[in-house]
Amino acid sequence: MALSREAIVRAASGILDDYGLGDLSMRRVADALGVQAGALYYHVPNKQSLLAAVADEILGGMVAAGSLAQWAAAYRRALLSHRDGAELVASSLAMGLGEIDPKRQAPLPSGGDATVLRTLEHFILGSALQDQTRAQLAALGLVEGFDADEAIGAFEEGVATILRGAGISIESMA
Amino acid sequence: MALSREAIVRAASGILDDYGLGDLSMRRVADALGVQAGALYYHVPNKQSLLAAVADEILGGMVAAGSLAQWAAAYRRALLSHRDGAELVASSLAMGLGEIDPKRQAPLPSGGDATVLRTLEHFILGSALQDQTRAQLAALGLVEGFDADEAIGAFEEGVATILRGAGISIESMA
DNA sequence: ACCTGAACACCGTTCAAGT
DNA sequence: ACCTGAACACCGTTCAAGT
Repeated sequence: MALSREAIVRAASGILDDYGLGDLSMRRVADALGVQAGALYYHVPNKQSLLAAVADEILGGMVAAGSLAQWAAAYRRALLSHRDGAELVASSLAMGLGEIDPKRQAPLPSGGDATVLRTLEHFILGSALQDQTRAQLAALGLVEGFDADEAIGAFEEGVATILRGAGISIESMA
Repeated sequence: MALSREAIVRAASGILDDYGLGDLSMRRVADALGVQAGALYYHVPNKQSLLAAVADEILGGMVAAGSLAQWAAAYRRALLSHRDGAELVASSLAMGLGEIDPKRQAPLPSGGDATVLRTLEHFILGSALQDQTRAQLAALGLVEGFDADEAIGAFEEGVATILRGAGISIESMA
């Protein structure tokens, strides 16, 4: 099997899930593919763009939503579905790398102001960043008492607050 | 002048401002102090705790606020007042390192729900993370057209939306 | 065209040895 | 007690050389 960009992204994604962003190095990706690190640079310009491709894969797993509240929930789930996903996506989005912008799939009510999407997105990213870090620390026993249900509740309350403040009716979270 | 924890934190803070988080290494801090890298470990347990101390310094620069809207603005200003400050503080807070919690200084109206503080904080961190990254990329000419006033406007609108949604009256931003 | 091997300029952290 | 020097096990990236 010849090396390819897709294979490299897939291998990187696997290392992310198994070992985390801190251990996701070009050398480790190369090892997983049975190849020298330098070979990767024939298919990918640098590590940053590889990470952006992994971030795109994470965001590509978002399911379509019928309401803004559902969209927010799907966004959060996508971020939390891969180890360190929130951190990776937040940085990829901030740098403007990557092809996928979740705000484009958001079901903004007709006549709605698009600013609410940015407010929601910042809350979602900040919230997921915090929750994911804490959940991972708790899983390692380095901090006690992270309650996942409580985190979801606080998240939904935050989303509801923002939608209420923007004058958007809150549909069921189905 | 003998090496000390305070001197190390100060040197790290200077390197952060001058070269950014990516170039803030233990070896560089040691160089700035005219000392070997290993010497730092006599005063600081590891890099993570040094970064947390720098994050505390950043948050320590927050001015007192009379309203939640002012508190949010002061929080944002503190994050943006040092290079990569938002990224550094976000990760320090998520890991639960550091001594300073900005939410403790927040003037929550009597009878107000503390959940709004978490919602506000996540928005502030997510928003500052994005704005600071973009501003720094624009300063390097790697991206065009970052409008700082527009970013402030969007931030204040987001804060206003959250406060409105939480049923808190919005005082003047003085 | 695609990959290896080796190098360059770095990392965080540890630790014997010196003072 | 405090610091040096050197090492260990790594990094991202480049590039001549091979096929």
